[in-house]
Amino acid sequence: MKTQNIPKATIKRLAVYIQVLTGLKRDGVEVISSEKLARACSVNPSQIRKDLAYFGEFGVRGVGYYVHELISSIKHSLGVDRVWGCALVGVGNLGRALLRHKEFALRGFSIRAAFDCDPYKIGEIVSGLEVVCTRQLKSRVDEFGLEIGIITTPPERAQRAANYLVEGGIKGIVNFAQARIQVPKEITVEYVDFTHHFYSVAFNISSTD
Amino acid sequence: MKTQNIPKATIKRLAVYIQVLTGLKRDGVEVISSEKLARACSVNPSQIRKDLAYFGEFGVRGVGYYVHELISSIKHSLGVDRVWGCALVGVGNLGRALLRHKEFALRGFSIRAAFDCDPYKIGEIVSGLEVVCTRQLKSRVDEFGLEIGIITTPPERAQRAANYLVEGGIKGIVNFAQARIQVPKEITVEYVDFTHHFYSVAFNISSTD
DNA sequence: TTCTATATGTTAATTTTTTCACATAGTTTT
DNA sequence: AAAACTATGTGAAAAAATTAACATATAGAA
Repeated sequence: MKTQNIPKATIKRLAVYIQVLTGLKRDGVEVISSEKLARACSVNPSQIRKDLAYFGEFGVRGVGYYVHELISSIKHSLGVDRVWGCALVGVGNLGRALLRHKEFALRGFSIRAAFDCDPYKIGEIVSGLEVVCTRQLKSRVDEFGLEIGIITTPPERAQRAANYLVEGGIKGIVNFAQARIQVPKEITVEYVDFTHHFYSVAFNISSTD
Repeated sequence: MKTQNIPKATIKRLAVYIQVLTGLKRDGVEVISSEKLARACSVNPSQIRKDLAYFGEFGVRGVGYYVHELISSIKHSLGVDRVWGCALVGVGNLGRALLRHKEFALRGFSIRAAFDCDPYKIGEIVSGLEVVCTRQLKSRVDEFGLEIGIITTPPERAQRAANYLVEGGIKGIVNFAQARIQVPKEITVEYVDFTHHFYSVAFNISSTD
């Protein structure tokens, strides 16, 4: 599995493939061609074959792809065929929602610790997890097997949260806060911002009148 | 301002620029060069100038961009300098979180109606809004000025929600459900899926060992 | 008023990504 | 066992996006 710089867009599409394939599996479909899968994902068939080719050969020529097998293969390729321990920093509205969101655990991302610097929140139990002071983060990384950090603080606290996570030795961050953060380049950061999807829709509606 | 097919990536970056510029404004910065803004956004300076060039000339040569003015210009270009009326379908965990999320209204996306087909949820008040039967959707679109639909149903109900929204005459959809949907091509759909960001981080961590 | 410094807007070059086209391999039929 | 059929995997072509380079416009100094 060579990291011959795989496009970011490929990773995003692989997530879509998993989503659609999971739906197909639910409906009892066992085998699917790249053409049919492509139609369901609104992409080009070659695109799918090329995306998969980065990781290996998963299909059977003349037949197609075995749905269950392909899901496993993609998950394995992405490194999501195991459970990842996550730490959440910032127990506000959004943080609470994510803590309660069952989907993450289902997809292999287990939030095992929740941190906040607000004394009023520390000690509170949210979705079965005790909120702990952010300063304790470093000492809990190994104990709880925390690998990925989730930032859900207000924008002005995002950088501090990131600093704690980096010092704690965490390798990757998913940042929901409305602010960019600076981290050493060996740390992976993904920014989540739903508003951009709304902007995109608003822009498209506006310009098609 | 011709829609000479503007890259999707540009729209996404414009949202980032707004985010960063808003932070700069908060810090009292009045003027900024494309180079400094680029560094703050982790992009190339030419990229910023090119992205902006799709919509007009917003800078002053030899000086840079006036922060406040640029924010307004970008928002106007995207069509988000006004309030958009939104309808939410699916009052589950995620739906509730979005209804309570203040950020949307702040950014000009006002959720004015919440729909669900579950009799137990109909009539319930969430964040000041009464949950209404999805069948009533069509009749409320004009009355409440609903323009954008938000789908937060379980995957198997997403298509039905989409159908109701399309029949109701809604032009754009932001789909948080874990399923693709089929809609007429003149309807804009944006898919929101945080898990793909987690996958991306997991993949990057996995492959850099 | 002219000259210098600076940072934009834009064209050209480069790089990346997507799509096309087809040879290859596996299944089924005759 | 061979032929026909189908759909993958892949190298080449096309399209798109990013980056670099530079001419142009503005502000401020001499």
